Amino acid sequence: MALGKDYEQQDCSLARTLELVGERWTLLIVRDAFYGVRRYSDFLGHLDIPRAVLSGRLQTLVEAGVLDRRRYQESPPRDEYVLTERGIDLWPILRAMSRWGEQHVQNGVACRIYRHEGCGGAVDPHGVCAVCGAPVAPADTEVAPGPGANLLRRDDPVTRAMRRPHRLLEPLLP
Amino acid sequence: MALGKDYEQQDCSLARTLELVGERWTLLIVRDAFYGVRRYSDFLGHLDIPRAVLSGRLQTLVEAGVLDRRRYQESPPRDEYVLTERGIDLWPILRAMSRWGEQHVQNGVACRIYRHEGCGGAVDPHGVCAVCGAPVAPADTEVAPGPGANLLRRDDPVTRAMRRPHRLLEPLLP
DNA sequence: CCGGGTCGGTTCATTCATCGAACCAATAGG
DNA sequence: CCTATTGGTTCGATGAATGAACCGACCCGG
Repeated sequence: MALGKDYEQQDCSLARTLELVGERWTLLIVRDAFYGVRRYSDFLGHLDIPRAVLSGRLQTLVEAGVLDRRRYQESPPRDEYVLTERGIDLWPILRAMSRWGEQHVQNGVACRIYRHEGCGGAVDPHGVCAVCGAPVAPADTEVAPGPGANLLRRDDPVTRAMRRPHRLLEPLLP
Repeated sequence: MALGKDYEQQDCSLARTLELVGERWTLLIVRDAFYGVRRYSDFLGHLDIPRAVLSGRLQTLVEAGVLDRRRYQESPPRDEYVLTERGIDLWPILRAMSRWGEQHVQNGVACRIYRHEGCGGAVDPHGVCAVCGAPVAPADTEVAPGPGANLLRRDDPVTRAMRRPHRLLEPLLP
């Protein structure tokens, strides 16, 4: 995008957040991380993002403490990018944005629905379970395709895996 | 930013929202509109944004139905930009982002606080009043500088007006 | 040990967006 | 007539995004 710059020191907190996650692609990368995407090649294949941009964004997010980069096998050495607690706290932002798009761009048709794992209740936009009334953490949330899902639009491993219900933050691919 | 492009047709609603409000500066413009900024020159003076970018963004937001451009005097002809209902629905996104920055960049120190006009209770991140428990619409919310406010950083009409408590959406300047 | 393939990058030339200063038109006020 | 204000547009310079090519480390099969 877009920022990373000073962004005028005004509305402290909003501007500070935008400097970190306001750049083009960044929030889509974070969203994929919630879906359980962890590897460079999977982000790449799912987002159609230039490699240089992906590398840069991942590095920025790691430096900001939103993602943790960790080695998951030694030979050949392979790292994966996993959301930290700080990254998981971005969930309300993603939910608020999805909801707005759903209401105002897609005429109220959801392309993904979120359920409270176990209890099975729908999770409302504030993250509260409609059945048991408890706030639902991302880790206890199940995503599934909704009525507006366009299942044919893309065909990559991540898209295919997302056709089945899946718990947030769990690794999506082997 | 950043977008405006196709943005891969994947996560329908999030990507659609980002295409509209994900570009650099856009969300800061919308935030200012919530604060009651309505005129071109006030946005300009407060944000330190290039004029061409401001013109472009305002036009995009009007076309998207987020802002309404309306004539408020005939001679000389002057227009103001006011949030529509669709624009007001962006408030949860701004609140979620401010909150994240407050918690994770500013160590929990708020630079602005929000109160339920009338009842006076603090408004929590979900938009619920801590005193009366009711959901608080932006129009019933009062903004005031918080403990982390840096009142000296800038000096323009908007910044000066924001030093006093003010109701959201009400015109900030004469 | 050689050849081919995969993964996770970097490099680089082109294109596009942002920046900031200058310019401009309409109008008001003196 | 002269000057100031508002709300823009235009334009050259800079910086970021794009996409294709390249690369090094390592695995596997033969």
